[in-house]
Amino acid sequence: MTVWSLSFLTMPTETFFNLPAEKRDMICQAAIAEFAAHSFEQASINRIVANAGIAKGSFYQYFANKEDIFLYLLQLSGQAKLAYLEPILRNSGEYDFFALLRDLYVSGIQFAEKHPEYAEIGKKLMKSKGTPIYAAVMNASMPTADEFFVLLLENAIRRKEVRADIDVAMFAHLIAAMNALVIEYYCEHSASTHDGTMLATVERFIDFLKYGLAAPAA
Amino acid sequence: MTVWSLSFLTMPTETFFNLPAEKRDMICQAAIAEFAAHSFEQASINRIVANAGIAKGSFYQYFANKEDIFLYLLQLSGQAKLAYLEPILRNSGEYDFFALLRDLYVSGIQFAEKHPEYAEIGKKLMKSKGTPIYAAVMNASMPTADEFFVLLLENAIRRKEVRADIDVAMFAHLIAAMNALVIEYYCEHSASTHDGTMLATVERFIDFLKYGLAAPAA
DNA sequence: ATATCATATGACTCGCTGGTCACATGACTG
DNA sequence: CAGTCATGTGACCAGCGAGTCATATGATAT
Repeated sequence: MTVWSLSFLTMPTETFFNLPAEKRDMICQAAIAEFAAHSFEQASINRIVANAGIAKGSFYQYFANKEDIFLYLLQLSGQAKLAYLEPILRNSGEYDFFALLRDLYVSGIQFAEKHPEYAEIGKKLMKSKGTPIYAAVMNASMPTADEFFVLLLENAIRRKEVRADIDVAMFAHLIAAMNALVIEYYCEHSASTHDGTMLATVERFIDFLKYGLAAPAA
Repeated sequence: MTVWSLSFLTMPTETFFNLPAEKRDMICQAAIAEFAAHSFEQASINRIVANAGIAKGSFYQYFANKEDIFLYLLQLSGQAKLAYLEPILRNSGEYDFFALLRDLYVSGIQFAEKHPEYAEIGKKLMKSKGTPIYAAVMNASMPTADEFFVLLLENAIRRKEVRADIDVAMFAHLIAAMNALVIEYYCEHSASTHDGTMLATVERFIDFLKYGLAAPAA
């Protein structure tokens, strides 16, 4: 659910952008596949250049180092994700909290289905809290999903859509994390499925968030 | 919340158990610290032997390889955790679902506070789904927390404590994952705290699981 | 004194890593 | 033709990893 800002603290070189689009794509595709398959530390520049079909020296004419290309890919990913979220965010005033949440979840799943590699990279990043690269990413002024949900929750409490006695920071964290969990679960347990099933899954999940697990009094 | 079984598919050598307990402890402590600080792949046998004050060759007289010592530590961790969970599990028939859940969460937090290194190793392992070591661990017949919560949920539904229209597998997964999230959140956001606060945090969280986030009708 | 045995050791192999650099290629200029 | 500039290249470097092995130590038994 994180929405990356377009920070330009690090960037590919001019040389990279002078490249024919075809070649640039080969490099990006190879790098995306590599970072989707391996953590930042485990990812190998050697494999990226091999799969991209370029020389290692060339790679270092395009990117300063491994971190540079990784942050660039996160930027691309953020832009792609923003395209999915933008319509919802634009009209966010019109929704009640749970409806908004539902649409955010649905968009999140759609994004993950359309861009599984980006989703995988994001997932791996979220799991790497505490590593140097995670700190570097946060340093690059990437706003967190937690912060976003804090705002949403505070708003919902003000509108009396959500009970006021919750620990907002903790539930923002939980909601953000559950977003990832639900997407992951959904993607793993329904390879062949149509949107109807997906919407139903999300609806039932949102219903749980709203009313809980307890059986209604008989 | 996972309860490790005591599988003996791999084990330290007899030589290891002939060692004076003091030396064995040094090695385990060094290894625990290493695997708590780094993922399985990133963890370094060189650092372990350096911190344990033994020669590398000696290490390989005690353990077959990196995986061997890792699985052994998971076994130790599982035994330690079982000690916390056993009293609850023994009387599990007497609780209602949400009370049982609460006690499981509390015990989980207490375990994490008493054995932060073990908790960290478990956390890192759960985050490494998809890697070879994760597969190896699952192969070593470690029962998952998911499976455990499936049983609990099915039971609770039969007793009409939990609504029957949920996707049991998915919520088992969510509850297991949220367990880890809540423990992590609690440990990070309350360095100086007494049990009263902790119990209150868990109670409010269980209350959310029970009744949801929606504000009660005014 | 000698043989046997469990244990201890660290230099070594081999493979892979991120990153560098001297040089090659080829297009465009005067 | 030579000069210049952007781009391409892969051998190379230093470092670190897991795992091996010939050798050393020292205790016990004979």
